[in-house]
Amino acid sequence: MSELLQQNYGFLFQEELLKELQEVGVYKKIDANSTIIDIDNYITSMPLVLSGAIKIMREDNDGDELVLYYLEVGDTCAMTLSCCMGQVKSQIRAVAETDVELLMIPKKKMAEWLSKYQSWQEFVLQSYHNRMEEFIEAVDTIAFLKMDERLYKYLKDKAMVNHSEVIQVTHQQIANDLHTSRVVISRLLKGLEKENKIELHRNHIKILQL
Amino acid sequence: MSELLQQNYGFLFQEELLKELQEVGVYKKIDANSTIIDIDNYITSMPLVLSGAIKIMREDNDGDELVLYYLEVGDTCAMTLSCCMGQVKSQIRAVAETDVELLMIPKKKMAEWLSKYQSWQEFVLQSYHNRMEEFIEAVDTIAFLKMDERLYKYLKDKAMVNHSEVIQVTHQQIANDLHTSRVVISRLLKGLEKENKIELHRNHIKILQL
DNA sequence: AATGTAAAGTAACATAGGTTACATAACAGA
DNA sequence: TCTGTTATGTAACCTATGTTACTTTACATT
Repeated sequence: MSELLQQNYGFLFQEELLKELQEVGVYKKIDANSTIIDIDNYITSMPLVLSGAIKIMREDNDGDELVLYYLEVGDTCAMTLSCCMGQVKSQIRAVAETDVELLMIPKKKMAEWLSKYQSWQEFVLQSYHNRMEEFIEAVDTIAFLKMDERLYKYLKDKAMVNHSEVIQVTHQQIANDLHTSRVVISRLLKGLEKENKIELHRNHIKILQL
Repeated sequence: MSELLQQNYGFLFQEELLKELQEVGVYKKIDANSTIIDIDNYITSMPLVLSGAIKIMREDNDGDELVLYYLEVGDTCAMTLSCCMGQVKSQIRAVAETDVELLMIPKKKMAEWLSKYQSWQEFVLQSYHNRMEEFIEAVDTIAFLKMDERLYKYLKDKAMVNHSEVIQVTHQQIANDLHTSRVVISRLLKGLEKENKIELHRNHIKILQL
């Protein structure tokens, strides 16, 4: 664990803070596809991603969901951040996209370090900034792109965070993530295949020209 | 100016910080409908809203735009915040929805106060949190609502920030704000009128049952 | 009052995306 | 190999939204 911490956060934080992180942080290993945080969960600690990727999604009252963005190594969850500050419920769901290793930082320390360590303060603010940018990209995607473009972007993004040009997913799962129906996805996927952008197989899709 | 500052921010900040705000903050009065910040502008100061409301919008490469949310008294712009930190270009456009009074805080002070004043640090983090919530609401709206629902929400939100049940706007302007076409808006407005939710007039709309 | 202009109304049509219903293919396990 | 199950393919249809084209209305200016 301390190697991953050193490797991914070492250049950000000073010695003393890294030591504290190791002391108070709780190491957690999570299997792919399990839910890490759900909507309306109370948040009491903030996760630093040591390895793997996390899918962040939003769900409306009718249970329709939508993928917003992914967290990767070196990221933290800004919603968690602000939930920690304000004792508020989570407004998003976080699901392990791959196997994930986390370092959980207790709420109390998080706030304490903001005053104590300049580098921590910068990290937190930078994280907020990054998450705002992800949100803008998410808005752009759903507001300005047509479904076939969204689909292709989705496939490329997913390939990216999984470090593989083959993604394990069914058409139904894609439809859930993009908040549309399976038939629509099958139709558009077939179109992408005809354009030689992807190869379709049962339970997996290969992205060509990455 | 100092009355507005005291009134809207007095309960947030300690005496000393309020004094500094008055000393270094530059008072700015902006007419309704003028652009305060545009996409790709470099940001060198951060605005505290003293009075009025600001419309925050996003535009894609083809020039299609979309309203994201409004800033009101007591708010600050989180994008500006993070742009200030990182010397980055703005990704959003800010347009005065009403006449607006601002207190512009230079970038340098902003960062300095983060370490110096606990209350400033809390304000900045709270602002980020508020803006994240606005983004989530924006995503919900465009992803999960149909156009007639979005339109009705738009009208109510606009009435809210303008403190008036009559809003001065043409169908074309609404279409631009919602990233759709004028004909669609006229059609849906007519529908809302038939449901007795609004009254249509040339250049203005009255919202009933607020 | 006559006229010009921008706003709003509306019909007719085009298209993307959602829905239903069913057929076929891939794979797992007996 | 046979069989059941899940994934995928696909046609036919439906609906919301976008587009084009034109008319009518409100209002300001002369």
